[in-house]
Amino acid sequence: MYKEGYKVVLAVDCIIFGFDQNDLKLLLVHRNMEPERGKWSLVGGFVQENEDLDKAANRVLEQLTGLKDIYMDQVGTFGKVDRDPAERVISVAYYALINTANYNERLVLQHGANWFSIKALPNLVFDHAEMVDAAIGNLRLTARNSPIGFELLPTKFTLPQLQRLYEAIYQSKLDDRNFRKKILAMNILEKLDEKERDSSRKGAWLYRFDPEKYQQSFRSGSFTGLG
Amino acid sequence: MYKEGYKVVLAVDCIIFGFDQNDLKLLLVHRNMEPERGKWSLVGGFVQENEDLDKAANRVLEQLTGLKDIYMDQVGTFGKVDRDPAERVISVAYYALINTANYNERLVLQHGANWFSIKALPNLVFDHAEMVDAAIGNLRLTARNSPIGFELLPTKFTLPQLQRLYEAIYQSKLDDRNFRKKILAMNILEKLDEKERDSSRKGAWLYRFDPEKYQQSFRSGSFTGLG
DNA sequence: AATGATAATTGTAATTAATACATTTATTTT
DNA sequence: AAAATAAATGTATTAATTACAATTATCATT
Repeated sequence: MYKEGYKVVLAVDCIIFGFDQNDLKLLLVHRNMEPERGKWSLVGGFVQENEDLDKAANRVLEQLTGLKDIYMDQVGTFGKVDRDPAERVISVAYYALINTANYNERLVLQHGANWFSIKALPNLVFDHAEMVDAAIGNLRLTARNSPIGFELLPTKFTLPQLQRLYEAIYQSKLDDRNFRKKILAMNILEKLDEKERDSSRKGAWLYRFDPEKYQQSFRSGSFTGLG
Repeated sequence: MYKEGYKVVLAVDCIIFGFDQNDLKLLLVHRNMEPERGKWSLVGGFVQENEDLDKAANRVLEQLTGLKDIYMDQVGTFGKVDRDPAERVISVAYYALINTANYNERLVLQHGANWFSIKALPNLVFDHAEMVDAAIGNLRLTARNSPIGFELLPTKFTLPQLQRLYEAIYQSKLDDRNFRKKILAMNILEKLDEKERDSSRKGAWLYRFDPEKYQQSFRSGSFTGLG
């Protein structure tokens, strides 16, 4: 046992990204304990004895959405002395990308959770806004260095949808022709023989990610970047 | 006070990079407590009550090297249940870049610390090797997105020295002509009227970073990248 | 004084990637 | 039949990256 080791409460907070139509969204809950009970907050939880950090983040995500085995990335650790006025709590922030079609809506409603566009977030408790900013920064960096979308889009999607996703991540308009040229050149998409007809009269061709090629260019360094 | 909040010991570990001739080096110490006393280890310390995480990392760095106000970047937080066999300890890893000419050698020797080339690191305690790998990854990413060197090189340095630094970071040889073209195009260097004559008969011109221009291109997005 | 050795310095051409930009197409609605 | 809507498409320009080898300044040796 370490004599000098003063002990602290350890928490994880999850930044859960989803994509819906044109907006990158975040899943937020009403904080269910004092202080600041009832205010909007990231979903969080305390790390348990015998629980790895990553496990704790996954548990918190699963308790809220019912989703298991979602890849989560560590964003950073927030440990300012007074970040929580009740007691010293160190929080490790993680982010997840989820497909908004898949989560368990009953569970989410039960927690009083809500989706918010990152363009119009409410005030958040403590330093959660900082965590969100850091996570968005991480997501942009990841999206620049690896293809992204597999986690956020339905299995079948159109090129305009994918473009809207990148535009939502970078909050800027991309050129149609250049976007298509670049994304198709990556060779990670498979064109299907099927059109999506909800969003236009002409209809847009559906694509899906080729899982092998997608994984290959993911974190392989062979990615030039979009956005 | 949080009822569910089981408490843990919180530590910081520092990955201290220095550059010397041709090698990127790491400052390591003999661990001074059980378990694994005497083995090579990153410098670490426990976070104190009323001490911010960043402050703790800075304190640990200062206690070993005498250097104050060095910029440190969070690498990640390591929290596996059994990472430390004695007790559950969560450790936040930070990295620092220092100029090997400036640190307090007496202090360093007093702690039994030593510089090791990243090409030939000894076995490290616990998960410190993982921390080092993550830090090197972060450093490479940073060096790709921002100019680097101000912190690691002496005030006056030659272009071959700067090139050796990038080569040490990426562990790969760079082309002389392309390197010079690119680094000079960044417009962050000022050529001095002085030559360094130790390393060659011809002598190499000395340069220094223009602090304003350096800071400008640092984290400005206007940086194309090297290496 | 001449020669050899050493590392520093320099430029150009070819390739590849990024950007800017406007029209046509398929389809449904009126 | 005409209008409206969003999807799909190509080319030229510019900028960035890569590949590649000869010359220069100086010191040490003969």
